[in-house]
Amino acid sequence: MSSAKINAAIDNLKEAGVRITPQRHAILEHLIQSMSHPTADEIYKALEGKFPNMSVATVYNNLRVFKEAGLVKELTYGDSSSRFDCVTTDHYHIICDSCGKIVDFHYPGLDEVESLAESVTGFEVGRHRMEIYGVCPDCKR
Amino acid sequence: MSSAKINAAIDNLKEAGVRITPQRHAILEHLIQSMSHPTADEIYKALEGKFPNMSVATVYNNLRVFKEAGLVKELTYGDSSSRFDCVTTDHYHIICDSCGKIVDFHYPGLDEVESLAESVTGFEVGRHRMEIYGVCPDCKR
DNA sequence: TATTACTTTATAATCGTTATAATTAGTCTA
DNA sequence: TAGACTAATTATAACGATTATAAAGTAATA
Ligand SMILES: [Mn+2]
Ligand SMILES: [Mn+2]
Ligand SMILES: [Zn+2]
Ligand SMILES: [Zn+2]
Repeated sequence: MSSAKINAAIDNLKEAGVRITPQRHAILEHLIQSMSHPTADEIYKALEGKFPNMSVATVYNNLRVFKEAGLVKELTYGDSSSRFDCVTTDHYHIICDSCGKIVDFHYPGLDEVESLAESVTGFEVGRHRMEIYGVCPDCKR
Repeated sequence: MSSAKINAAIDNLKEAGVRITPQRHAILEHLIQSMSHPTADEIYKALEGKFPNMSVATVYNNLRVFKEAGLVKELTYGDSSSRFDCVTTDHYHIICDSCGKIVDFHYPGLDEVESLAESVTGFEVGRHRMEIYGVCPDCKR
């Protein structure tokens, strides 16, 4: 049940001293219930029925607050706008070149790549990023 | 010798029916000789001594032309501007979180990840993207 | 209640990039 | 070589995503 996850997220914020405003609650709820990776603008549009006066800056501001609290991760892409993921456990994404759909995808450890890179380059490795691109089943038709 | 690479690139463009203008030659030369991954603006600034009237649009236009000819690859990042790589053979990058330095890094095939993703998600996989982030030797001090 | 800090809103600004239209420069043909 | 055609460059405006600013509203605190 996603309401449990919402409550957990809210408790998390409260402990960090973040006020739970109606806007914050709604943004968080939308993120968790949508089960997707929405953009700030998608969240903004999804909530404009309930909050006709909400500013898009509020969406951005609060996504930043949630990020700092470790509740969401930002997925950045070169061309278009960032997407936000409320699943913060490690996973990768596979993205459809045709329709843009993003699907979660679990794969254990690319630790090997990290350690090889470390020994070859002398960097102290902190993290990595990986995505796979292709055509989703729907778009293959 | 990088002049050989420049000549090869120019021949490549000529065969594709692309005119070699002084600006194009200079952008290409800078890309190849810099041995780095410059942004469009860095190229623009590097050439403003030689071409005081060159428009930044010319840099972008020609980087697109080179991309379409397969001579350069664009590296996109969420926050900041694209970088351009004239090494088009497969390789990954490791990026310093502290100074932004980008270092090439070779690693054979993440084919396994691709095929697993394919079988798990039903996507038809085309390509993937991976980068490693950390702190470079210079910044470790 | 008065004070204070935080939050939201509306709006302007910023940045990287692309579109537009006018000008310039190559290329081709007579 | 002149004239015609085409492509490339330039200057500038427009764009979209995001951030900054300042004013107004709201909640916590004393
Ligand atoms: Mn995800
Ligand atoms: Mn490279
Ligand atoms: Zn699709
Ligand atoms: Zn560094």
